[in-house]
Amino acid sequence: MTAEARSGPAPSRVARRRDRKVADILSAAADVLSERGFHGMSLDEVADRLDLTKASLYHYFPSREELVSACLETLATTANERLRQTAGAVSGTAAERLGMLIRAQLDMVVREYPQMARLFLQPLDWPELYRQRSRALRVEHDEIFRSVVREGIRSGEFNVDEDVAMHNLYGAMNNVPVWFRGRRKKDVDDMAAKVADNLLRLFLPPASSSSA
Amino acid sequence: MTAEARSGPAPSRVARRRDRKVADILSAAADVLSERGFHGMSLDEVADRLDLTKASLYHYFPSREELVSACLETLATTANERLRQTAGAVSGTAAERLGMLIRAQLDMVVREYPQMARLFLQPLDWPELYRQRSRALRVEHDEIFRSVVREGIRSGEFNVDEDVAMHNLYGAMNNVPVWFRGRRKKDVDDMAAKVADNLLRLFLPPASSSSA
Amino acid sequence: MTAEARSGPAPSRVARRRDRKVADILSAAADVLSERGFHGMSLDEVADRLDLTKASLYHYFPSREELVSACLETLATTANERLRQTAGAVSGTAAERLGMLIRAQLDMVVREYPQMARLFLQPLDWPELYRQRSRALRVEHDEIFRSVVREGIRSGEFNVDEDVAMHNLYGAMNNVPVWFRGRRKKDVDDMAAKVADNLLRLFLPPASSSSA
Amino acid sequence: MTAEARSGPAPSRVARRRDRKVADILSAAADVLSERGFHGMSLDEVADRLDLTKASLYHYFPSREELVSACLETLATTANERLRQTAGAVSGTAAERLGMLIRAQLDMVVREYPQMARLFLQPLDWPELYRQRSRALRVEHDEIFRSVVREGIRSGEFNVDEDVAMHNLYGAMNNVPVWFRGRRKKDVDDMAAKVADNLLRLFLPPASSSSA
DNA sequence: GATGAATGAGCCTTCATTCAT
DNA sequence: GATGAATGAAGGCTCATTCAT
Repeated sequence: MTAEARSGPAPSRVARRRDRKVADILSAAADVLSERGFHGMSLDEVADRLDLTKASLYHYFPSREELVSACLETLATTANERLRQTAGAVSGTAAERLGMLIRAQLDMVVREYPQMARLFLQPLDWPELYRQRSRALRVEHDEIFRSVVREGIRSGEFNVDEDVAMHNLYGAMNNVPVWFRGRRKKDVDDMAAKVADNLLRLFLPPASSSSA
Repeated sequence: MTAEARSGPAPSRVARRRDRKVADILSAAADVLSERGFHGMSLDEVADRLDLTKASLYHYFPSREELVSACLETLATTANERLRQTAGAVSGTAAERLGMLIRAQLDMVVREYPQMARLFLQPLDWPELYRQRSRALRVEHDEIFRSVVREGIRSGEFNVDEDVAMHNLYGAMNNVPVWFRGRRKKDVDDMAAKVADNLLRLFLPPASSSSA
Repeated sequence: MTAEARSGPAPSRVARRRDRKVADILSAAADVLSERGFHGMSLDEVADRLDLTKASLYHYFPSREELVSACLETLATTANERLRQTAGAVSGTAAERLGMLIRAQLDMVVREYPQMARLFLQPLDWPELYRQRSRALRVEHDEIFRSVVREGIRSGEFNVDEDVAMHNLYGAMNNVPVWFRGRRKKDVDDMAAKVADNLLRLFLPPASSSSA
Repeated sequence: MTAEARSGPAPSRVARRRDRKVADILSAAADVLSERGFHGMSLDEVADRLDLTKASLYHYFPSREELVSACLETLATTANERLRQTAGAVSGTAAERLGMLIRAQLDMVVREYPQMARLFLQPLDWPELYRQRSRALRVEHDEIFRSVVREGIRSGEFNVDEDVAMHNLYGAMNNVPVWFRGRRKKDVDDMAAKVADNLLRLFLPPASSSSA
């Protein structure tokens, strides 16, 4: 992210080494972040997992704050990339495509990056600084979903207040890791599919509406 | 030991004072808890807001842990009472009654007790101890909603996997205060109504199901 | 100690009441002192055992320090009284009389006031203030023993450096409660007799002296 | 992890530095421990004497508890080593050899390690945990003395109940630093010799026993 | 005389951060 | 580039002491 951005000659061996180390650190930090939460992540634990000293982390990140922020960015990038792949790979009705996105997001959030949900939930207890950054990062993610939703609305397939439904979708989707915690992997897949199906209803008009 | 043994009508002036103070502390603690989160809540800050010293809190609660637990219990009790009132006061279709409950919950969560949402969201990074307690406290709350949902399912009005829909409902509902943060009160009411309507869809069969 | 010292008319009922309370407090404090040691004694625990509040203790003693000092004085008075009774009641050789005193002291120290030993040991870790007081209090106690010892020396029955033997005697005697801790009462009596006999040797010339 | 794995001859400069610091800390802690006692020893005071911050101590010891334990172990090791040297170096009657041991112990306790006495006195008010440890550590020390004593008993030179005499010996011996506190060095040597001689009497049969 | 309330000072512990080597 | 050392600030908790009622 730093060295690659340079426009100069081929990145020196030392620069590549540094980038690899940065990636390692980010990965370890993301792990700790997932397991212990924002407030539970200590530099000591991150360093321990890398067989490094806490002090050494400061060669790569000027502060804990920057490390966490970089983690968020990495997670967001990963998520958005995967989602964009998903979005690009499918065709069909808006509902079908939205369903795929939801399932992809659940997959990530449940199986690989339970901490990722925090990024999208804007946790109330994070310092304002991080909330701002994560809000910014979320916009892109949001847009992937919203473009499908808007399409569905335009085509008449969906019938909703976009903001309202999107918020409900996000709230439910990102709470899933809490719900699933500790379940067996098999169950998780079944459940995730059911959850996704149910969430689609937020966008579809109900058969008999008592509150349309 | 003496006052508490009395049959009730005369809780000595001192006891009333103490109760009021306990309530004040719980309120302040709940505020801090909701603003800073579990790990961010320090006894110093709670005490500061009450013009007290940290040490003074220990006259009312034997430990930080007990204080937090008492907050959870108080909030849960408040919420369950209000919901039960709501549930008892309405008649109509299951959808109508569920709608009322959702609106009641949103009302509380958005207007009066934004802290309350935390109780139902079980943040991933709280110590297991508290997650257990809050899970236990939530059961009662959950049951009020579920009884209406089950009724709707039995009557054929609703058509869902109860667990799946309930979880989605909770996730979305309790994320609302995050979403609404900083909005004007007028908007909030409108929004809440729309959110409630949209959430009802989770339980109603969609007009045309494009997902098997 | 305060009221009784007054030269005025019969101590009013209120004064007697106060004295009784002071005695109760001293007794409770001495108990805690024995069980928890000087540093482990807290006003809270003393008050608890009396069904009082910590604050109430301050009606009778101006500070923790004064309470502890009063305890020491009480213990010393008790010990000295008992020893003087013993000393007055016996006749016989110096060795016989010293043996009685030792047994009396062991009896007190082991059975009734394990904390009393601290008074005579001048614990290294007590604040200087208390060490001075306890040293003063010990003089009287010491003198009871020494008068018998000096007599034995004068009569030729004993053959020792008074200071040296006295110190060794005190050190050994007051360490007994540590040694006996947790033993059964029966054993304690047997042991105490043996200990006393052995300690007498400090004063008697050895049969074959390789170091006289 | 790296340096410790080496076979010994080259404990990197940094390791040596650390060891020296650990030794310094242990020394300072032992001092404070002996002056203020277990409960009176604060990490702040230990740190102060080393021109360190309390927090820095945690680089070397994970907790106050471990620091105290390490002190006990260090003192015990030192004492036992010295005594074993003494025991190995002397010949002669049991009384002569026991006399040497007593003098050696007094020498250490009075001149170099006044803290050491605490290790052997097992103060009543230390938490059970430490009393257990120090009791265990004392066993070895005890055994050095007892082997000589048992030999003297076997050969008929001594005539005592081993346990009783040993306890009296320990009580008297370890109380010496309290007694000597503040005396001039010259006097101390004379005194110590007299104390040792007197203590030997505990093991020798008295010339005329007036106590059955 | 008794007590609940409040507090300041002190303790142990954790942690992000700095710096010399 | 890496690390051990050191630290300041903060957090939870205890306790002797004061004071108004």
